[in-house]
Amino acid sequence: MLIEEKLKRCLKDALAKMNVDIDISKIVIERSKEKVHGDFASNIAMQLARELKKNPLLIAEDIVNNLDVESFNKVEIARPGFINFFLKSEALSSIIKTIIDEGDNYGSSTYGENKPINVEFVSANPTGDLHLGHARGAAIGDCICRLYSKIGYNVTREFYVNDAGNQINVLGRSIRARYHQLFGDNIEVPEDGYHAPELLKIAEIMKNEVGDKYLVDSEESETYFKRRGTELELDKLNNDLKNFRVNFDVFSFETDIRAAGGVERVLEGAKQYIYENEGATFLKTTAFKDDKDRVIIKSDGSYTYLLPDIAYHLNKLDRGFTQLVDILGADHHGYIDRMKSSLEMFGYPRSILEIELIQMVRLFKNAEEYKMSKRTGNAIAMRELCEEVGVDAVRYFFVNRAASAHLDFDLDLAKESSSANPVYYAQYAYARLFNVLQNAEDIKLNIDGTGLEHQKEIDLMKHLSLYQKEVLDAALTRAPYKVTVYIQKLASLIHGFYTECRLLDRNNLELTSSRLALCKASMIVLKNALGLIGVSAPEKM
RNA sequence: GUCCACAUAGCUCAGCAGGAUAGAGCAACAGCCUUCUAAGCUGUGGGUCGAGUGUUCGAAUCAUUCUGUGGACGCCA
Repeated sequence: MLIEEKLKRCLKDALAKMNVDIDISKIVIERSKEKVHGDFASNIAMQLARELKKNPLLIAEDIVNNLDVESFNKVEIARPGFINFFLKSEALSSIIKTIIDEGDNYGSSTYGENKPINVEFVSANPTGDLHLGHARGAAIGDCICRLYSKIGYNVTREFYVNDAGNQINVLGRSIRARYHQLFGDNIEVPEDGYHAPELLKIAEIMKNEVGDKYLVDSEESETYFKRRGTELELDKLNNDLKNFRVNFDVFSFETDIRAAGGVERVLEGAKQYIYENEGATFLKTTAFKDDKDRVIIKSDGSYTYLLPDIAYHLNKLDRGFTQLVDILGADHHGYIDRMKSSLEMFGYPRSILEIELIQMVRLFKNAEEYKMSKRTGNAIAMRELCEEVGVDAVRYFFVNRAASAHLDFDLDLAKESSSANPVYYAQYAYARLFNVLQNAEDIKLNIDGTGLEHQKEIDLMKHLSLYQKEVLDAALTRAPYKVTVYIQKLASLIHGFYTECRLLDRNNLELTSSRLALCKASMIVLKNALGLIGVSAPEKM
């Protein structure tokens, strides 16, 4: 149990003795920011001051007199009514044993009770390379998944393929042209088509697979170019994503949703909210919370994207997920209310779907914005960026800011090998400790951490003990950047510990064995935290 | 025009179920390697938390007005 929880119970018990009944969730325990304020603090006395009509200092005194806590060697009252708790050093150093015992599992919790949660992200159209926005969505989405898993949810990573829209028709026509070109036919890629030379490779694969079979235009050949083209494009996206350490569990296809009658089901189920106007079919999303009703069937009879999208979300819910999360680009802002409102029509609470919007990424090189790739002349692709600076750096930088904040990605910094580069800084901390433990393989670790009294050691142990709470917080707020904040602080404490405390001293094996244990524990947590954002912990640098 | 988000150190950003003297990294400046990786450490300076008003014991945090920036407002995805 977290120490905070223990403290809350102690406070509740103390208040009960004073005939004050309080809901335990109302008791707030904070980590003190200042050392003079101890390790933990509660403002409970000030909260109760009004209700009890009594000076908070007197209330605090009463509470302390009735308090029965272990693990602390001092409890102080400070104006205007804080109660400060000072942790015993044994209570602190016990964290080393906990971490080493739990190993890779340290930081996990069962908060999610194995409930199934679905996170949909990337969902790029299979018509070209993944660009920077997709890459950031992939990094953040994947980290959110890793976080949810860590706190005990059963997570499904899902990619939705819009393979029924017009862009697939365009893709089919573009590939058809490339395919014909391979046979010497002088057919140009349509003006509005996809001109990327990669399509030539796809056409070559097709030529190898089917020969000249589809040179004659027919419904069959059109379908082939579209279907097989989508598959091959998707393979390419998936390979890039795997290389980026993002692995999807499920790919859902719009065509499948439609074929299974998803659209009809929406039209039937939401019948009472559907009306016709000027030849188009509208969905009355304003009945819930949207600023205008939305067209779902255009006057030419085709669907807007919203209709199959609703069907798709219902499909996800049919599969038993108790929570859906969508990771979308910030330009989908208007999407939130209409989709949530649509799901409400089917009896679901708005909160069943949470939508995270990912803000734009801008690349900078030599302090100037860097838009186009010199090599391809197109917008920079995720693959290219990974080749340039490495997957570790890309993933780290992409989650290093709140998703809702614009991200300026400094290419020079990402490649720099210095403390200015947060990725190297953190990885270097790991490599340094690894090196020490390797030099001390023959020394037995003292996992009780006896004798660790140096300020650097204490600060480090305190931070290690915060890990589980930080992971839970980062997961529940879907904020991977909080993990990078934790990592930077941890790395900084490790470097300080390394510099000021001689870790391997064969003339003082007693202290050394405790310090090495702290090394080991720090490495476990650092590797674990880096793992949460999909960044490696190298043993040598 | 309507709606939403944002505004904190020179730069990039944390902090915002109200709490103690507003933080971090970078940049700047000054120091630290005969010993485990200096890809490191230590120290210094740097702020009207965009502006005003309100709520309260207490406001960067909540409410409200204003200013500025970005985004969303299609029978687009």
